[in-house]
Amino acid sequence: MGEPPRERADAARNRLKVLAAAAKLFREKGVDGVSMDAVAAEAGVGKGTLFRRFGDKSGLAVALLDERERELQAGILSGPPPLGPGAPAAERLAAFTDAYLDYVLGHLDLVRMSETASPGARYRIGAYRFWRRHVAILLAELRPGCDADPLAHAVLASLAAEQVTALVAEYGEERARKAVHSLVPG
Amino acid sequence: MGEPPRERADAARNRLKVLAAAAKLFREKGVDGVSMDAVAAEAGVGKGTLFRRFGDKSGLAVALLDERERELQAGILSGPPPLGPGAPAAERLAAFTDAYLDYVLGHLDLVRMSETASPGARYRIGAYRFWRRHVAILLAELRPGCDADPLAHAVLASLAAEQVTALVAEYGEERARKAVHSLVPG
DNA sequence: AAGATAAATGGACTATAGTCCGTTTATGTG
DNA sequence: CACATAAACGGACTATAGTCCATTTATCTT
Repeated sequence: MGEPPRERADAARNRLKVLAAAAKLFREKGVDGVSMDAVAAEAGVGKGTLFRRFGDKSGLAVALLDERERELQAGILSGPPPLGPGAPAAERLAAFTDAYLDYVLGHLDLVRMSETASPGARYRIGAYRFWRRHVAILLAELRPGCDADPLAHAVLASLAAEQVTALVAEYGEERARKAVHSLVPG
Repeated sequence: MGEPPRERADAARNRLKVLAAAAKLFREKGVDGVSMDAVAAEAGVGKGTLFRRFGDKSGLAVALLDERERELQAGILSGPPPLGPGAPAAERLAAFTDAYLDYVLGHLDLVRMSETASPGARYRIGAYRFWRRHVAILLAELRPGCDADPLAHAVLASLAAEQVTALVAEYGEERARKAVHSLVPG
């Protein structure tokens, strides 16, 4: 196994330029009102560079969400209960549901962009594996003998950004949260 | 309230031409390998006509699914139990889940196209209201006092084509079906 | 420091969804 | 049947995601 090849200086510089430009434009015009061309132009970078760096639109969204995502993951792995380890499975699952809804609702457009830019994008994101694993472990504890992995998948369906957007738009955040909680086993 | 203005003969003719052309192309090249331009060309019709008639790509998919959708709706409204009226709510819900999965899995690409062509398309389709209403009524019976409408919304999330596609691809149809069943209350 | 190498660059190019509007045509009326 | 009207038509046009590759540049080696 060779060394991990270091990232070239210009590449790193351009990544930062793009992230800054995207954050600025999204703040100013809203996530849905900004094209990839506009991001490239604002960053002073060619389109090819933008796509080489982030793969596609959802990749850019994922990069921008990275920090928030890490916070949530850290809270799950080593934060205080009930989100972190130490609480009973049912409580941890409820806490995760709440925390995840906070995350999604706090960046609705970005998360939606990260999940829907290309078909199946949601399930390919690295973090999705993490959420699903976490939920599966709790479900296995909560319902011994159940087929936890696909069940976790199904549970997470109700937390997809597109789904949450529609739910909140139609019933408001209060009822939406309660509905998701009453669906999640526990 | 005036008469419903009759559809012009050329319009009706073109609708049929487009539906036939789309069905043919989808059969030959797969739903994902056919552009709207190709459909218009095969139908011998202008692009404007195609979009005027069906609104967008998901509208075309909905039109093609119409018959199957009606069958399922008819089975729910007046077919034999447990899908139709007469069985206990829990059984009807399970039967609906199965029947809906049959429908989705039987036309996976088309249903996905109908749901994902534009953001939120799924929830705007007329039939979606029907499914949600049906599930909500059963849930209200099954869990008196619950907030049935948003809960039905959340339940249906696990039946979205995109979701089902990923679930089946990763775990196979057998486990996917069981997972959805064990999530749905009852 | 000069040269070799592989990585990064950027913008022209392609593919495709969806819009617009001047022209054509079906249909009801006198 | 001629005519008026409103509906339907179609294809050029726009917007945008994503690809390709000839050129440039950072980094490593000697």
